[in-house]
Amino acid sequence: MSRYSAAEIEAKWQKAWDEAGVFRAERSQDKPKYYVLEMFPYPSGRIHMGHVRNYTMGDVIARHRLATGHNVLHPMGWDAFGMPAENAAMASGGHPKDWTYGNIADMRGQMKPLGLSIDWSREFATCDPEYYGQQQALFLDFLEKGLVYRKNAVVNWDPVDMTVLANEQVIDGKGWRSGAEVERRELTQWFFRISDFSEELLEALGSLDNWPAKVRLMQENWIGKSRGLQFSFERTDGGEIEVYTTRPDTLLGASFVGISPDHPLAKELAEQSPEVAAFRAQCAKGGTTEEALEKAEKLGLDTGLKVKHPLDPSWELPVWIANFILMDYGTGAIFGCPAHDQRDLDFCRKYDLPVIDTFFALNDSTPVETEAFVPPKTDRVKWVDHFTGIDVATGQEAIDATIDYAEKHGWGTGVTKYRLRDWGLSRQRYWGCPIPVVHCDTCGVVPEKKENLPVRLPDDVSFDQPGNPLDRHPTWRDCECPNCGAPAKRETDTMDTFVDSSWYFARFTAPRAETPTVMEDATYWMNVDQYIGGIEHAILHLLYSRFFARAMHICGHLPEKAIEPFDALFTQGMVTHAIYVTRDENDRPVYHFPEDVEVHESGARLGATGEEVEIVPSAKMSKSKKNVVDPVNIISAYGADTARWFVLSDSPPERDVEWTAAGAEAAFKHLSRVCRIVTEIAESDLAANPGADTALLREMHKTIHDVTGGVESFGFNAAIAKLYAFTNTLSKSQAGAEARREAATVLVQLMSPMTPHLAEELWARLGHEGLVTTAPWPVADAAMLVDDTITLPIQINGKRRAEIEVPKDMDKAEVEKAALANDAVIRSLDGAQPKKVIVVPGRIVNVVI
RNA sequence: GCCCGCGUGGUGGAAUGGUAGACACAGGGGACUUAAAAUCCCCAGGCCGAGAGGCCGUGCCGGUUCGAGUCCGGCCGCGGGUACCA
Repeated sequence: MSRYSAAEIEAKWQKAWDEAGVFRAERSQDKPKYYVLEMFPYPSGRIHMGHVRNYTMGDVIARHRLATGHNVLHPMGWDAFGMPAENAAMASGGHPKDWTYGNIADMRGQMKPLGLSIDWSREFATCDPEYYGQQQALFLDFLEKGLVYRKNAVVNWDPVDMTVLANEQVIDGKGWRSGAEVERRELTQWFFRISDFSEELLEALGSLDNWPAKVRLMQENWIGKSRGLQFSFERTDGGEIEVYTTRPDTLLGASFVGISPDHPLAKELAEQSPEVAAFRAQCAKGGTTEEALEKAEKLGLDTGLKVKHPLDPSWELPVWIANFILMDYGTGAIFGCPAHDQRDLDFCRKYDLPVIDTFFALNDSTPVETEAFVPPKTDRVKWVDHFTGIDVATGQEAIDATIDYAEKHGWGTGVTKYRLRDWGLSRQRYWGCPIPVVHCDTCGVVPEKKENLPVRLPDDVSFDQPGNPLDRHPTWRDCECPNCGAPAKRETDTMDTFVDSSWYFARFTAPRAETPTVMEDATYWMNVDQYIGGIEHAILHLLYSRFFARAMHICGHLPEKAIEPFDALFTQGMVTHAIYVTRDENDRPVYHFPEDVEVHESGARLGATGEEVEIVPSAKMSKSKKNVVDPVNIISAYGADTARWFVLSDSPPERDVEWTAAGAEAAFKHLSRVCRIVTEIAESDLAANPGADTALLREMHKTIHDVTGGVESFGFNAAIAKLYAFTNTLSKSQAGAEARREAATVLVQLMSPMTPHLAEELWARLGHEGLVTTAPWPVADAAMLVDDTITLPIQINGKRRAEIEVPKDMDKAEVEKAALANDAVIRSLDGAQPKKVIVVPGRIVNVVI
């Protein structure tokens, strides 16, 4: 019986694992613990290839650790709050809760057949009251420790729908439903004091050795530490304007002072001047994203005010309001230095302000026209300056000298600032964790009592009109003030869903506890030894989680060692796919699933209507763009092992892949072949042709070495290539039955993290006891990894001309002699005398002529 | 705009600074078969050459090095993030 029947095999072994309880994680001092976690999914409705890729990778790691004797925790849950559930409710009238739990059931049903080594007993969804109630408890603890506060913040406001919009709901500056031009508006919001941890979060990046360098760099830039000069310009009419600059060395090039439209001075001026008020309103148009703000056309308005230059009080600069100055960074005011800042230059050219070049590059001094010269901090530049005495300096020396000068003369201070802003967590939406506070007319904002948690979301809500249904619920807001007992109103804002995902990894260590965590469990299981997820989470999710771990430690919910919760991080590339778009009558995009589109050489059309479809090349799979591919077809056609093998073999895990199913069938054929070869070996008569075979066993040990290394370093595709090669060797080998049986056993073991069901089946057919899942991982014999002779390529001037076979430990002089004696080398040299011969032992010979 | 990546045959990709293209997919040829499926064997970066062999070749331009896909500088293209998508 060598037929490969995936469906039968997979059901059989999943049942066996289940019955043996091999994936149930319990604290134990017998073995080292290992916590492997993949970023949990948003329950969008169907799993897609990105999920299969992510969870298969994590599963390979988990199963390999199981086989190397670890006590493995490998849990799964659902990041279940969020906007799509409300959108679905608006679109089709259901309830976000039903939609979400329905999706979870569907996706769990699609994931289980993959045979993942997950401890399903720990599963939870963040929208479970048992979870979000504990999150509310955390919020109250944070509040008590001063880690949360309220202040005003800007949101996208849709003036037609009278509702706050997410950035995603603002398309080209317009509301996605109303089409109205979006305005920026201030609301009072809750904030986490993450910026208090800027230095610590930056500093600790240095200790995250097992994180990708690119992620650490992105976080470093995001935190954005800078040292600069803070000082005030004195206004000629009294008062002052405080500015912050990282390039005080360009101060002599100042040609204006700019303030943000949201600067208190701009607001003050707007009260008297209709012109300023109108300008502020103009600047308030469009979305709040940094991208939108940066790319917006530069707009400015001269306030008519003047300020004195700090280095020369007779020098007056005009004060402009400019839309590209952000109130959130620095002081909300800058001095404009057009010669040395491109944005300032564009602004000054537009409004005809002077351009003063204060630098000349030492070797090259073209005057600034339309391209600003940004003085490099490291290059030496001539600095035209009359007051600090610096003539030629590096940019950094000039910066430091200017700060010193300002401090000495008492008009400015060197200040360290961070770009990182506090984390606004308030959302004016229903489907999120309610913020557990109460607004009382006499007591103000009062935290809810812990014994009243969870503050549950009401079920009776409707989505037939825009806005937050909690706001218009007839009774939900009504409550007693926890402080004075008088009638009061609940907060109707809910929490950002990033809060939910900032501590779920800790909750998995004690998922049913009556407190957010249990110290004993957290101390045993934390940290996450290997965290795996998409590179798109490189900044926000990972930074927020790092902050949360610190905050939870401060509140006694995590041990100190867990303040960096993820020991090792692997960021997988995304699975991408083309997006298919048509336009509605208002020219707004309508997205289509790949299966609804027929793609021809001449273009693409909708299958149903024949309407022409625009193809947007490739982007990460996302439900909202409908460019998702359902793996269920592959699983039902070929089985889970084929799907797993294929996603692992197809591409390096860190790289993005454009999804294509070509090759899935080949993966199935290969697994069938392995099944056939191993079964034949299992059924062969051991006595008929016993005996070992060194060549096969050498190959086997090399394969153990390479595959183990590949699995441990996320080189899955290369590991699989080795397994292909080893399978070819095994199938052709004329070795004795004993050696073939040993090789087949090792092949099965090495494949088991990737194709666990087939591996179990073949393990059993080979007559081994127990489960391959828990059998000890094979160990390579170092003595078998080295060959007696090696092939050395010989280069002449860096071009390969020949190769020679030499004993592995032949010394350099001998190798050189052998190389120069080679016929092909002699021919290539054509009588020329080598100037130098470079012998890299075991690697290469290069003859230089 | 800004920050971070990525770019290698027809395709997915391999390659501690050391033989570029492992291992596959698609393709071509062959064996087996009445035929097909399945399986097995062989070929295969481009150009020139009968062959031996030669030249070119890892997005583009330049640099470091005995030697560069790999390191450095500058471009181009694509992707991710850009604080309310998750």
